Amino acid sequence: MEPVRDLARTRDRILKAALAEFAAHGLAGARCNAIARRARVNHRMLFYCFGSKENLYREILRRKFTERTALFERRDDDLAGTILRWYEAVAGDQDWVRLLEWEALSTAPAQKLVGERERRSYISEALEALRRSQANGGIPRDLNLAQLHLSIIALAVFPLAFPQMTRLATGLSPTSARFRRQRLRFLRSVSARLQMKSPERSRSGAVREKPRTALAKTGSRRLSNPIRTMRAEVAE
Amino acid sequence: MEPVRDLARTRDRILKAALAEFAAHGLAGARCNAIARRARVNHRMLFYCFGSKENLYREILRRKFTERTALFERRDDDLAGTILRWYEAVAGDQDWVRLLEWEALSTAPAQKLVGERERRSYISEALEALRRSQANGGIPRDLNLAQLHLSIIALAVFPLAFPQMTRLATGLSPTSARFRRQRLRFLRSVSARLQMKSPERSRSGAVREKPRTALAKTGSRRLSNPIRTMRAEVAE
DNA sequence: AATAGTATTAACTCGATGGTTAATACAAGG
DNA sequence: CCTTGTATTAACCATCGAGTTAATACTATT
Repeated sequence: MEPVRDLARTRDRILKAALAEFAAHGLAGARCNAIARRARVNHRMLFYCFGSKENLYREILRRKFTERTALFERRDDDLAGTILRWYEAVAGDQDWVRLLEWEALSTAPAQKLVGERERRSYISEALEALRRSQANGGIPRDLNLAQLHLSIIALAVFPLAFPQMTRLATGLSPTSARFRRQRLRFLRSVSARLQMKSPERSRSGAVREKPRTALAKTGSRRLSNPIRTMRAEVAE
Repeated sequence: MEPVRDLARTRDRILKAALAEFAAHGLAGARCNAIARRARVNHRMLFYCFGSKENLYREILRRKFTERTALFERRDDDLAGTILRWYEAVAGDQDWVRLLEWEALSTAPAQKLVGERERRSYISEALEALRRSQANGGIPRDLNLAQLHLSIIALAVFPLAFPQMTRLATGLSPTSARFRRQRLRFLRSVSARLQMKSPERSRSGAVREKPRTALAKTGSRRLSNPIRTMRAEVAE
């Protein structure tokens, strides 16, 4: 028999409900009441457990990001494998895509991201893997790897991040089995081509570029904490 | 001397301020007060001119969409031209990207889009152009054109739609001149490759197979399996 | 210059919402 | 049992924000 009082269970429920609510409506649009109702928990418990709506949001992000990056253990796929793996991973978790998207829209340019450390380290590993692949001839020399990485994610994420565009372009929902099949096939063709050597370029001198220095380190800015303003400064 | 009372001017000011505010915060996050302040206009005038916040929002979208699609007059570029043109168009108007993104996040799957008619007709024209290009041999036969169209937009839009990812991957802001140069060069390489004929593909049915089979085939080195979770989902 | 119509304003309403107070129910230890 | 600490609850509070009321100032028309 379940005990009547069980804080851990309550926390879990809240977290689950909050994930759904925040993915659906973002930080500003989410309603504490809605979360509480969804979790079948008293409204007050949100604040008892997490202090504030924003704290709860951050906790959700933190968890989601670590869960997700754990999925991308270092693995040396070829380019096609990497792209397909990203697509599968993304297509399987729309909440994640939406959280990234809310983040994109409501994060000020200089603001520190939730889980930034881990995310940076994940990316530098991914870039390292691409570099190895490039060294092995699996990726053409003239492709900028950071741009490539960004584009892999773009190809994987975009249809789910912009479902309305997907529907306009293809007539399908990005979550439908039919679309997924189509997309997988397309991504396979694309990656096969990306792996090919470049056709002769007219300007052969243009290829050389300054070697990619590692990611710019953002100084650890420890700004005093006033999270007072709900409305974050955002690109204006 | 400017007249003291000028409704047209007031409307314009409101529209301009509203565009900025809605692009920054979305419909739900935008504040009527903020719009009024930014427009240096009495709060009441929003409702006098547009009836409601949502009406105003719709008006903004309507205008922006028609303005934008006008930019994409029919023009038969080759693939590279199309991609680059999209990128330039997108990189030059971040508000537009953000409006699309807010729309993506807050539109229900079945909901009718603002300006849907024009957008559909634009897309079918774009697809038609791609088809012509494909007929001319400018685009390989095996590429699904709707998927290609979607991917062109993805490659153009993504860095601006997810600036935090861009910053993580490249260390640059997607609006910086440096990034834009890098991106242009990258997109040129990519489109050159997309125009190439496919490498001979083993026709042995791998395409219809489960992804892991196809994946294992593409690599030159030993590969591990992609993530398993293609949850069967009742289609459409 | 009186009138009428309209653009603009100050001041208000009223519901929603994040967060709090304080009471209560429960479980564990003595 | 009784006490003590804590999980849970109901009721409340303050603020914010979209939308309204109604008064006022300006302009054109006669």
